[in-house]
Amino acid sequence: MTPKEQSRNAFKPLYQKIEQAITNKIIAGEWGPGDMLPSEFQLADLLSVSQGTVRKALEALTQSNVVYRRQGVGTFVSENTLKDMLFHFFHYKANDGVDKGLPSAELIDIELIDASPEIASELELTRGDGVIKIIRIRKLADKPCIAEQIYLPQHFFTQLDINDSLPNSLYHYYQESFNITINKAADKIRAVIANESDQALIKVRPGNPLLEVTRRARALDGRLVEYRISRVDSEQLHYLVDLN
Amino acid sequence: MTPKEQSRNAFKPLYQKIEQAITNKIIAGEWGPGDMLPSEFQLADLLSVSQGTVRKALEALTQSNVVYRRQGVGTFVSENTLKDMLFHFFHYKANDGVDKGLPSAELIDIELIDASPEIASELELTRGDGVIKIIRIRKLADKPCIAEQIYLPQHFFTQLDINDSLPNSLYHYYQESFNITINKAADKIRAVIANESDQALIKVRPGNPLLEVTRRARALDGRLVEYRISRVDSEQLHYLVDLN
DNA sequence: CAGTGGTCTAGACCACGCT
DNA sequence: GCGTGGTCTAGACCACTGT
Repeated sequence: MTPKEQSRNAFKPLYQKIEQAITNKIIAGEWGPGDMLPSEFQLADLLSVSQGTVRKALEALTQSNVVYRRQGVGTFVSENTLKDMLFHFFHYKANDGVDKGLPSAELIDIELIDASPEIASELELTRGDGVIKIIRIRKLADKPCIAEQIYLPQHFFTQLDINDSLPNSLYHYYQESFNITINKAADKIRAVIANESDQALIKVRPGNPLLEVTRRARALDGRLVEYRISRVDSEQLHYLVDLN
Repeated sequence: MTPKEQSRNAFKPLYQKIEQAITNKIIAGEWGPGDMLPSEFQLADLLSVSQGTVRKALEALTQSNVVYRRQGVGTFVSENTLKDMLFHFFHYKANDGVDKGLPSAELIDIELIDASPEIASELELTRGDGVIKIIRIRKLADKPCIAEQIYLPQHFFTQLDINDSLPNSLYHYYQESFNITINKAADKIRAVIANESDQALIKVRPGNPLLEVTRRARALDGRLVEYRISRVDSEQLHYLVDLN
């Protein structure tokens, strides 16, 4: 590679470096979830660039949901609030069209296990690494509709007590208790047939069709933090995707 | 509503008006799919605003996939090309992880029908309006994997000849032959059990689980142009969603 | 090398929310 | 009224592409 090609490839706009610098400060905890960032001009002074460049970085961070901005108020580090989670990470809607919000969660089981080959692969761990396995169900108006298996690398959640109860919104809990902010995820959606386990958990008849949604979720810093399998009663809920 | 409140609510940034103005020119056909738009400075002169404002409008139009920009070359009206369609409107992936591209389509039936209550409702038509119904299947390496029912308001496709053959990518065809550019869509995903029709079309055993994806697609100008039901062999394909 | 989009800066002014 | 983000402008310069 010639020097010219190097400099071509090495070019990175200033606003992207600023974006990374701000992200790093958030990851480092300099500004926590919900905290207000310095104003555009203060950040510009702090980082020795113009206000316009800071603005472009903050627009990008708003886009990727790292911060949010309110005119007349300020720029804040995003939180995994319930409202935000519904919008970004919960795309199930009732088939009848009535919005019932986030179904309530009920813990069935939680235990520390050794990663099976499948789980290790999905979480990019080594077989046998410690993994926290959570089984719970979600109910809509007392009727079970989703069975969730959730796998967490034990490494990131060393403080988690197996005997504690869990809140309805885990992502908020990860953030509050473990300083892990879920920021990106990928869902794979398949159709499956309900088995005996599904029957026991969410009272669907074996043979009924279910959506199986497997999710790999990443934290702000890009670390793979959660693997989740949701089995969803298709007679109650569907998965909605907006494309453009 | 007081005058003050009126003026508050009436405020609309200049760049949004510019965005709309450019969109309107594209809808009107002043610039067609693939055409190069005037440069930022030319547009600024044309619309009597600064280059920076034009830039902001074009950035928004890039975001919503109305235009695309290539540094050093120009700004172009987006086309429903195969590559673009795969990226924006085809989110099925092979379960084995191997990317096989867009499965080839095979026409089974095409006819002009009167809208049933369900179809009329989904396409926001009146019961009995003329609707073109297309049935086709998609194959991956000669193996059927998706059965598609497609419903088009006859009104938008008056030139369509029932006896013509159809290309693999309908969206490109809508654009080329009917000046209809698909720009937005919403997919509803459910799990269903294969029936006799599915068995006949895509050779799955009755009782097997399928994904049923119903899509309502809109043109650039916001008109509802297509209602599509895809029944997908879940043993071959899954639906992938990226969240952030 | 000419022409295009992309970056960066500086400054003025507007809209908004809070107090 | 003050401080914040949002809009709009003007201008300089950089990076990329095609001829």
